[in-house]
Amino acid sequence: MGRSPCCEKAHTNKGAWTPEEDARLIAHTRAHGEGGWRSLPRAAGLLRCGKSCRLRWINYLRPDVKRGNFSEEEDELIIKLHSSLGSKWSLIARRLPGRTDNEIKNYWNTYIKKKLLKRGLDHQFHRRLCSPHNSNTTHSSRSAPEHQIPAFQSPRTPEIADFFQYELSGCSPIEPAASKDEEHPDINLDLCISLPLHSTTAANKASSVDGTVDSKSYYDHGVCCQIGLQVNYGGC
DNA sequence: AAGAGATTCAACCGCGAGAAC
DNA sequence: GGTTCTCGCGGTTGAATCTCT
Repeated sequence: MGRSPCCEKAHTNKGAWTPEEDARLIAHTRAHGEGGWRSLPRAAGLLRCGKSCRLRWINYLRPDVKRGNFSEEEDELIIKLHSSLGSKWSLIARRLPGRTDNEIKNYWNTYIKKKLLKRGLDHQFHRRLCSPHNSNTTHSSRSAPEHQIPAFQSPRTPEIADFFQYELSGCSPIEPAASKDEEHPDINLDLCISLPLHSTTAANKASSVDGTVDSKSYYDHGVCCQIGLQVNYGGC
């Protein structure tokens, strides 16, 4: 048995969207609002899968989508957020107004990975590579054996304090690297989390059994878990 | 100028989670 | 409480474009 297909594949278009299809989707979404993706294609007269419509709207047609190059500040913010959240592109995108998860994911894979490697940092774990010839640390996630994955892989870390020490140094505790000032003396990357004083129950709810905190849970429960980041240039 | 290889990025796929029934 | 439906997410693909030789 299994899951029923999300749409009638035989009667759906695939591939690049035409201007006519875009216009239909925009008109329908303006008239009826976002959502109801499953029934939208038929209602809007589109021969598309509902998932395809949703993706097209969210990534390209939504009026608040920001197109164009990423700024240096956005670069640094993405790197920082990736180091704490991992490949949670949707969470990262929520902190970059106008950017979509797909766009950030593509940008990461095409540009930031290389940028980090240029700096001598592992793009996956944000730790300093031992040497440019150390193939272990440059393996992609597909080829890296489980036992080679360092302790800090997931955003959930056993010790919050250690987590932030790690974060601010930008490298593995075992293998201390130059301070951030040495690499980017003009950038002030101050990372802080502030928990709402009045939301202890929700905070408890969002804590896992072992006492670590799931940032997504905070977000989803409407609790304000703020990761504040300052990217300052010119010593401001 | 042309072909090959590399890069980019829009779109697709499969799965998990939560809601609805 | 179990099943089905819907949405959203992350990983992957492949056509288009760019760069190199």
